[in-house]
Amino acid sequence: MPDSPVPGSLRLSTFLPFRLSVLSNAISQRIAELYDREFGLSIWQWRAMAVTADTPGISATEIGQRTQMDKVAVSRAVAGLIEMGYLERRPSTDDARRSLLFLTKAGREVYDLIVPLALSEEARLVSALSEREQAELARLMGKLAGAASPERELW
Amino acid sequence: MPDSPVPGSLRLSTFLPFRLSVLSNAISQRIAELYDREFGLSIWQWRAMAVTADTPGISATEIGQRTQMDKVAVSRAVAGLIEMGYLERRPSTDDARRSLLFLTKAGREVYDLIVPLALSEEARLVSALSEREQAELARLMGKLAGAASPERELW
DNA sequence: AAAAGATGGTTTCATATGTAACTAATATTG
DNA sequence: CAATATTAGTTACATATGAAACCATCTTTT
Repeated sequence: MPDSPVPGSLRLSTFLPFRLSVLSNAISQRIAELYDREFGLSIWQWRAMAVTADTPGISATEIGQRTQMDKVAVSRAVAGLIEMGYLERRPSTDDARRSLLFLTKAGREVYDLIVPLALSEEARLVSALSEREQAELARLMGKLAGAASPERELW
Repeated sequence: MPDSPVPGSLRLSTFLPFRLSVLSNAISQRIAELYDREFGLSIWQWRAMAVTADTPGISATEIGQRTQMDKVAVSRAVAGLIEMGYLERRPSTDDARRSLLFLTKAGREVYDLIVPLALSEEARLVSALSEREQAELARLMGKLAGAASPERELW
């Protein structure tokens, strides 16, 4: 049990924000390879695609809320996806500022290819934990999220 | 227990990589305010400072290993800290490529101010969890880190 | 001990990202 | 129903970040 060599100091390797950040980055990195290398999608594009697949006709603002992306990031991700032919934008009939977003056929095909890859990589990761541990982790993360962002719901 | 409205899709809000990323960002954000707003330090600078406080005479490469920063980020963080007068660089006697890094008096003073703030914010966060839960979370994160990066040790 | 390779660290350049300003449309107020 | 404020989304600009090239030194090979 190694103590800090210098008194009054903070050991980064046991500091929760640091550990979380490193862990999260390591995992995101791995998953990102799946859709970046194979399909040229950024993490933001992947997230926008995922919520659009989940909720066809979603608006850009809603995408932002669901993914915790700011509106500029959403705008750029959506623009990229449209350019790649994966997303289609249709004007909203009841609000001309808004547009409704849908996956194109090509987009749906790509999405359908990515999902099993992403899920199996996730499964591979959490397979280091038992069922009980997985549930426990999810629960603890939820509590932590509540403490970290009492204002807005994180998910 | 709401299922996906669309079959064959992946619900982002229950996808571990996404949840971890959002949680980690929310927490880092909060902590970053402590040293950014008050002392003008970036997260990279804060991390470099922390490991230098922990291990005086550390080299830039070692900082990179301990903080998971790439060498460019380390170089920039260190340069910034030196410019602010918080870090001092001394040439290594046995290897002229390397330099040894130390906190200056001013750097130590800032560090000593930040540590209790950071620790108390961490404490505030994890106070949402019981002692047992905190230990469990740390343990689960460790297992996950092993699965995510078997190659290099994360901490 | 010269040549080739590896290592520590910085600089350059191209891209990503965030903030603020902006446009267009809708909602609210007097 | 005009004036004002708000909202949806994009654009512009300034800064952050990462990959690769680079320089200096050290290590290894022959």
